[in-house]
Amino acid sequence: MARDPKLSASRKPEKYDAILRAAIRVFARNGFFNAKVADVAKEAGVADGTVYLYFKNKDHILVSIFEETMHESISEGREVIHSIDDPREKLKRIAALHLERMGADRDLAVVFQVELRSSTKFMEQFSETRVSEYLDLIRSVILEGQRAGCFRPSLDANVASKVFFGALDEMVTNWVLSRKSYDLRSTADSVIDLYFNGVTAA
Amino acid sequence: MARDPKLSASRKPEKYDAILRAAIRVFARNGFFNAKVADVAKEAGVADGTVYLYFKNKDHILVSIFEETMHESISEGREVIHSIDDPREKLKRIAALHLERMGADRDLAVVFQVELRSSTKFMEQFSETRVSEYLDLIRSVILEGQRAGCFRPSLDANVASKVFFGALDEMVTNWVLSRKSYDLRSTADSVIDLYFNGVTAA
Amino acid sequence: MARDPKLSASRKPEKYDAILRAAIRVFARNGFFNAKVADVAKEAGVADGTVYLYFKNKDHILVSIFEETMHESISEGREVIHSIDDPREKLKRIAALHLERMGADRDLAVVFQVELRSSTKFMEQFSETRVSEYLDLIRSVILEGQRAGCFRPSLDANVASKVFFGALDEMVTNWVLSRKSYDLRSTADSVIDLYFNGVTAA
Amino acid sequence: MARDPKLSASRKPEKYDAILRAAIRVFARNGFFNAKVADVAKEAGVADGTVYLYFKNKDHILVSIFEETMHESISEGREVIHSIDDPREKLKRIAALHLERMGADRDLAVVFQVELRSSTKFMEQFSETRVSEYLDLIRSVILEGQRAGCFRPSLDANVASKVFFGALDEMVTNWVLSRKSYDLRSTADSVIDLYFNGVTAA
DNA sequence: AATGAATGAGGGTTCATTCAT
DNA sequence: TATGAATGAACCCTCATTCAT
Repeated sequence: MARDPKLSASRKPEKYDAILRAAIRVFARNGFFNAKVADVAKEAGVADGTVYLYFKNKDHILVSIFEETMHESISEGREVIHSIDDPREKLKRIAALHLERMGADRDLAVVFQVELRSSTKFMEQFSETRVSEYLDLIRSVILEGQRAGCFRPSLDANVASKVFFGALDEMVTNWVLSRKSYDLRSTADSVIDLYFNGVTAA
Repeated sequence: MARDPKLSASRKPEKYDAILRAAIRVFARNGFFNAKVADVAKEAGVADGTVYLYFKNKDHILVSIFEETMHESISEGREVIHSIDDPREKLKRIAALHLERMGADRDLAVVFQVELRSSTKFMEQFSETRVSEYLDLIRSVILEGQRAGCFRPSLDANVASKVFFGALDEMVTNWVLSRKSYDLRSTADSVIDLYFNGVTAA
Repeated sequence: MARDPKLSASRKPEKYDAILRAAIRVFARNGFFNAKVADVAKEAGVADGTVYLYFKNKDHILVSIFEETMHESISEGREVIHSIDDPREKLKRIAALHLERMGADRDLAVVFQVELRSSTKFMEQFSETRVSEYLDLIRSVILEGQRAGCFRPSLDANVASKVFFGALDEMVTNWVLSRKSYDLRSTADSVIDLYFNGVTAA
Repeated sequence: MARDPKLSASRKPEKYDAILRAAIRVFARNGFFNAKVADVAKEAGVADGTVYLYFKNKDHILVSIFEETMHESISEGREVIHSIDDPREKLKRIAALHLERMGADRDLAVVFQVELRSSTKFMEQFSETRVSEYLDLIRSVILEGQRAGCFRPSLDANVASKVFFGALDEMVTNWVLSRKSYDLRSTADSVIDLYFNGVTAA
């Protein structure tokens, strides 16, 4: 039914999106705990009460931002895995997508790198599900690369996936918090080079 | 022996430490924003008002946890740099210390990995100062290694230091949020191996 | 009839008045500093938070009581000046109105004579504006009387207006603090006689 | 024993006076309710706890300021009454003393005109005792003047004493709250002229 | 007498959430 | 669906007072 599932975050009504986008801006600006639901409503151009027609409560807005974005990220990641053969290219593409996505929307990046880490309550909830999925996706590529002989078989794939994710994550966090303005995407090559070849000189 | 308790030991009065340690436990348990100052006071065994004799306000407790710990970390890091020659060994030691410190106190780790990221307000403040110092310390080792010929000179030392920190940081975050209980320190070798040699097979 | 309650009657919403009247009672009973906003809310039959929909803070409630009442007093005073010719009759009427207004609402009188004097912060603010207006009004009548030849031209009109106001003010304060119950209005004639003719025997 | 009882508010220990004088300054500066006992202690150069060795509580400091000053005022008033014959001169002298006393110590004047009016609780307590004594003293002079034939017998002596006090009181209050700096004492003549002869032209 | 660290009750204010319209 | 006035629970912080030294 939905014409194009990739574009239909809009199986959701128009105001759902408006509130979600407003929340990203407001949370990025004030921080989740300091942001008021009323601020989000005003930014979205709806009444306070309307927010509760689309979201169970304030927490749920944050969760939804996470879910929607991770849903896209993981979908894109899966596409990469299926459309590319070389495991090294897969990792390159995942890194590029990751940094592009965040680099394209600083507010979203702020919410992801800062606000979503706001409490163990959120974090545990997230790690359990979407983040694990994302890490699993990366690990599967590494394992595949090990089987294919292009990644060292001695590596702990579990650690390797976390290091990969941690490297990307730190790049984004630093970019978000940096006062300097630079292009996040263009750091992908350095990260990949380092990840592939290590720091050790030949 | 110590006439003035304020100057003894950690130079801070006994209750200052008690409140700080209590806060680490409480913030780890409930999250910073959900924790009540009254909870911290009760956990420390002092009256609510006493907290304000040692800390300007609730925020300042969190900041102090960060400052005190980073102060130690950076001091230790500096010692490492001066007491060891080989840049590779320096990084190994820094990684080990980092993971040991956090691995030894899960509550502290929770506060560092989760609560301290609670808002851009905190984060920006922190990145500007202590975190930058820590990253600078790592970068100086990498630059030293490049000059010494043991690290690839083509690497962007800036990116390399972030990737190193990001890898460690992600290891800690994962450990903190994991339901499984494992030894954080013992993951150091894998991280270092990966960081040094990359994922690429020979 | 009135479609918009905000524009009807006193132009202020119904609850604004309810809270203001409740505050007069509560402040008179407990004193401004000892009164709790919660007491005012309960007396007004609204929730605590509702008070803050109509008043910026506790101080502002007190200020509003003052402003609303002085607004009326000065308006009435101006009417008197325009509707009466004889300066002596004007002063008589002003005195009568002053004592009637306060004599008709002991709680309001208590707030005016006692609570509003609570701090230089309030007082300075008030003197600067409304009280000065009121004193100016009185002085203008005295000056007019001097020009008309019915008041002694040698008098300092400035002092004379303060003495007039001081006399009325003291009558009200004494009435408010007195344990005896008597009619405040009926003291107006004595005050006026004294003010007009002095104490000196012919 | 006390060498000179007039000067020995110092039958009281030295620190009693120091705290009282400090309190006058602090209450004048911050207002009674906003002033902290700790501020008073610091201004007096004693420890917080020491205040409670000399005063039962914070309220009692304010009461003591009032009592000490009124004690002097009434004593002086009594002396005037006994040392002067002419009732008109007596009133003149009382007015002069009143305005001189307050005009000589603006902080004291602030406390008297503003802070002491802070609550019905205080006011009722005061009116019952010292203020009534002071008003009685004035009334006795007026009655005496009426008997002596120099004041109009038709006047209500009760009202006349309040008007006299109110006139003086308002002069002081206005002086205290005025931004302009002028000599309070020198207004006494105008007030007395007005009080004696009224505003009515001959 | 003097200290000042410690206490803990108390209250102004905020804001997520509800519900009558 | 949409509104936004009303709610009231929750909490940080202050500061008068105490008491061990």
